[in-house]
Amino acid sequence: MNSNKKDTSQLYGRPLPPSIYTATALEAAPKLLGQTLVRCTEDGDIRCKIVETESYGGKEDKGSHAFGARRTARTEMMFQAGGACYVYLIYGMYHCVNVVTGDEDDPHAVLIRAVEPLTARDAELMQLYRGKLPAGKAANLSNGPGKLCRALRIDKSLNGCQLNRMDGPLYLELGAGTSGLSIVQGPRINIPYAEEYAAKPWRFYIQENPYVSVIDKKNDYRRTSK
DNA sequence: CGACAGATAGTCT
DNA sequence: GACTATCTGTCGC
Repeated sequence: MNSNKKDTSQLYGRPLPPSIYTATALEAAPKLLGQTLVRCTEDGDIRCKIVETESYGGKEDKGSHAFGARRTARTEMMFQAGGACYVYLIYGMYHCVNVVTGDEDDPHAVLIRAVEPLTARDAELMQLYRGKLPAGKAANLSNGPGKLCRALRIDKSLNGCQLNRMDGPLYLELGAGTSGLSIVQGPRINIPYAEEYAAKPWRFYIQENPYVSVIDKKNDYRRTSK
C-alpha cells in the first residue's frame, strides 16, 4: 500500500501471540505488561499501554472470585477459554477489567490495574470519559483499576467480549513489551481475606512508570529472571 | 505527604 | 445482612 511511507506502524494492529491466552494467569500477567489495550468507541479508538497487572488464578487461590471452583453467574466468565474479557462491579460503583487466560473450565484471570495513554489524543478522550479531576498528577487519569475502566468507558456491557479478536469494542494488540525495562513484583492490593494467598507476589508492574497505582516499598521487589 | 470515612449496589450466605 | 480485586474528599501533620 503506501510504499513510500516509512512503516512506523509495525507494532500496531498485530495480535498477541496466542500462547499468552492459553497460559496460566500467573504466567500471562507479566507478559501483558507493555502490551496495548484498545478501546473502540463512537468517539474514536483509544490505545493505552498496560503497566500494572495482577494474577488471579486457579481454584486454590483464596483471593480469586473463582476460589474453590465457585461457578456462579458472576464468575462464569473466569471459566471461559483464554481470550475472553471478565468485567465486574466492585464497591457498588466501579468496574474492574480482566483478561481471562487458560483452558475452558479452569478459572484464570489477569486484572488490569493501570494503563498509560499512548498519545495525547488518547489521553484527551480518556479525560473526557473520566470527568473532571482535581488539578495535579496527570497519572490520576488511569492509575488504578476503577479509574482506567471509567477512562476507557468499560462497564459490564463489555463482559464476555473477545480480547483476542481485533474486531470488537475492546481488544489487545502487540505493544513494545518490556524489553529494556525492569519489572517489579509484589503482593496483590486489597485482598486481606485471602489468608496465605494475600502475600503471594502475584502483582506485576513496570518499574518507574508514573501510572502505577501504588508502590509497596517494603514488599515489592525487582524481578530477576525474565 | 498519611490516615480515614463515606459512597453505593451487586453478589453470596 | 455482610462483604467487596475502589476512589474521593477531608482532616491532621
